[in-house]
Amino acid sequence: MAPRKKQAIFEATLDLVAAKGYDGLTIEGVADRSGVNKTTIYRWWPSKAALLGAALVEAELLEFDPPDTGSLRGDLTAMVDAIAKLLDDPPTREVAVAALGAAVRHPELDTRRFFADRFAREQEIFQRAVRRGELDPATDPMLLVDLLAGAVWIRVIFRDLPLTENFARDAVGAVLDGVGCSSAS
Amino acid sequence: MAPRKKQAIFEATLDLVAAKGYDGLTIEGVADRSGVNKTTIYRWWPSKAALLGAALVEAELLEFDPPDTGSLRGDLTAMVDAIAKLLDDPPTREVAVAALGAAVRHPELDTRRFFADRFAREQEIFQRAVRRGELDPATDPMLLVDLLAGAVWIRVIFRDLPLTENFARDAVGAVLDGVGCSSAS
Amino acid sequence: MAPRKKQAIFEATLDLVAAKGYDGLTIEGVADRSGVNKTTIYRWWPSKAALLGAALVEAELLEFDPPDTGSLRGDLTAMVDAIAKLLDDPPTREVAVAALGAAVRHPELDTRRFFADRFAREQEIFQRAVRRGELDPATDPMLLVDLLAGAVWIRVIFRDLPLTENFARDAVGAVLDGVGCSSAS
Amino acid sequence: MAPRKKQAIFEATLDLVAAKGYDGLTIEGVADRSGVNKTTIYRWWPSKAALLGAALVEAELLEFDPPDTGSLRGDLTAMVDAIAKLLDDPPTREVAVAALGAAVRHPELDTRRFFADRFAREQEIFQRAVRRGELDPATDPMLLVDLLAGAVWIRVIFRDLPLTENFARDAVGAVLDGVGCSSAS
DNA sequence: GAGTAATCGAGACGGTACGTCGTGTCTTGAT
DNA sequence: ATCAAGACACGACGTACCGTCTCGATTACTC
Repeated sequence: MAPRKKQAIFEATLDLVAAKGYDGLTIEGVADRSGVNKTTIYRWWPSKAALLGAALVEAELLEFDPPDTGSLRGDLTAMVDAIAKLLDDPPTREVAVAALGAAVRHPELDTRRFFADRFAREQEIFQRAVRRGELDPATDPMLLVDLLAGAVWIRVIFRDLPLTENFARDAVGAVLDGVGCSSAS
Repeated sequence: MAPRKKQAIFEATLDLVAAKGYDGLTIEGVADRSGVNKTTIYRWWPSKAALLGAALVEAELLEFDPPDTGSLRGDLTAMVDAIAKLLDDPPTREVAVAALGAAVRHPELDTRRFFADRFAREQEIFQRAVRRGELDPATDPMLLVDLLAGAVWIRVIFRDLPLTENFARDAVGAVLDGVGCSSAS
Repeated sequence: MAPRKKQAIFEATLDLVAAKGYDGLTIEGVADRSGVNKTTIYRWWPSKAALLGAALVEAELLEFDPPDTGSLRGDLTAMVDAIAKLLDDPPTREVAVAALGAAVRHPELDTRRFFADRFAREQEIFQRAVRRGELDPATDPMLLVDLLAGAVWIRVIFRDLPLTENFARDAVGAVLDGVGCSSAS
Repeated sequence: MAPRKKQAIFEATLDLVAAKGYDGLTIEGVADRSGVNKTTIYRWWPSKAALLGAALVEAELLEFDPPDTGSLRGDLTAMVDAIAKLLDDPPTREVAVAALGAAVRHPELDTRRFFADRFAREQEIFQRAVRRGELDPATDPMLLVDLLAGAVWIRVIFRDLPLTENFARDAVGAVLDGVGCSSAS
């Protein structure tokens, strides 16, 4: 179910993708760097995308510990900061972007896995908030997460703009309090 | 400043990217399909990403007319729906995803251009809202756009989930009114 | 001294070589077809050529019964016809050609074995002819065999030409009677 | 109709086939040795066999000048000696054997070409002999050639035996004078 | 009938070469 | 000035077999 040098292969995969991006990631390169033969990699993963997917799932690189600051606002802010950090630091940024590229372009790759996994763990934040009475149980937590995470992706990756110091605070403020639109229905 | 068959080249580029994704888009394929020699393409665009970028800028495919419904809420909802439609329809979805892939992986490509262009036109919505007194002039409009647009991307592309019927309404509601957090600062 | 499924292996070997030629013969293919593991074959024969060699030696396919027609001329004609038949019929032709290819290209394979074996049995023909007084005992029988067998190979395999009806008769006539050269020494 | 470094490619091909036999001849090896890229070779020849075939046709290696000694017997003896020399000398032997292997195993390769070409030039010998009155015009010259050439191949290559000193004389004697069979029809 | 070889199947592995595709460069000659 | 045509070096692709290796599982002979 796994090649003998799985760890070396995954490390090489992530190193290369971090260094050269998704296009610069080649099976041959991974084989070279991990001291394994090309055919061994093909024996276990059918494509570059699948290999990267497997490496990401096993990697602690994209791991995520849901913050627990005592308040929903604090937790969400911490979450936004964590995503921002992930997408700002060169090594993880490249990996995250590559993951996106791979996921988006290869339907055979279960792109949902990354996000579903992560979202499952984020649920805690909202469960605690509901328990504390901070959040209406009817609220859809995924909407909040998507609004916030999406904003970071758009700003940092799509727009390639740096985040302002209080981006996290403002964004969380917007989704929790609204921006104050006079025509509230 | 432009090859003689520019239109044919751009059409071929977008057709191919829609049909086979970013990876399936090749310079040779474009040359074939547009009846142009490979060298001609290289003479004008340095890379696949640059070609795609140019094609996208000229294309009406991703064009965008800022909605004017009379209210900020209505305009934003329409905007979210427009983005959702773009990312849901097979032809434009593929192109958008490819554009993302290209932008994200090629720093030489001015990814900001797409989004800056678009955002410039979205500004109208907020200017009108401010004029109507619906929106605090101090509000950062880009934050609103990023929250909403990001949520659609995350949900549709990253998570590969269909949008619910009232996604646009709920999302706009959240950013305008907040979700009702008891610990509002 | 021999694997348990030797017969199945040899059959598979000859089937494959007949069907796909020497290059199309692979150890893995033989293993598959004979229901044996690849390692088992390697345990017993060091190479494709050795395996084919062993299969040929054991096979009745290339077997040969020296004809006995009562006259040297008749025997030789029958021998030529037998060789011609071997090299003309699709199944044995392929095998013979493959054997040649293998033998010729693998010194470790005792190519002499096939021909020495065969020649030993052909000796009978000449011994009988000498006993009958048809043939000068000083004549080198191997020369006769080589002239005749070689002519068939050249014509059928090298030149890829069909044999004429009376090729055997003419060839035997030539070596027994000469072609009538006025300058006989 | 021909790559720019055709000569280098052919040289490398023949060198390699002489050094390592037909199986040791690889397209990649030829590419390396001739300073050409692998794809260039594939552009011009569809297979190893085709490449070798082309190299042989252009090579002077297997070239042949029909001898003219003044008598048919002398010419034929010289021809046999020439073939023997070709098949005995290590460099040409390997090439000849490889050519045989290639020709024999690849129907797409026009094996007849080598032999037909050669035979066309051998015709001279017989035309002269007929003019001199040495040879019955009704005699089939191809039969003589095949008998003699075949005998050399069988003895030297198939049997892997060295030729005796007077092999050529004896063989020519046999086909011209017959071996003296008492039952001559 | 148990014990001990010999034999085998399964399958991972490093490796070589395959034949193909696309890249981006170059030159030549036509328009 | 722009282009088509096309040869080319190059890098990587994904595949097929090679021959080797370990590990248990079967045989099948021997005592």
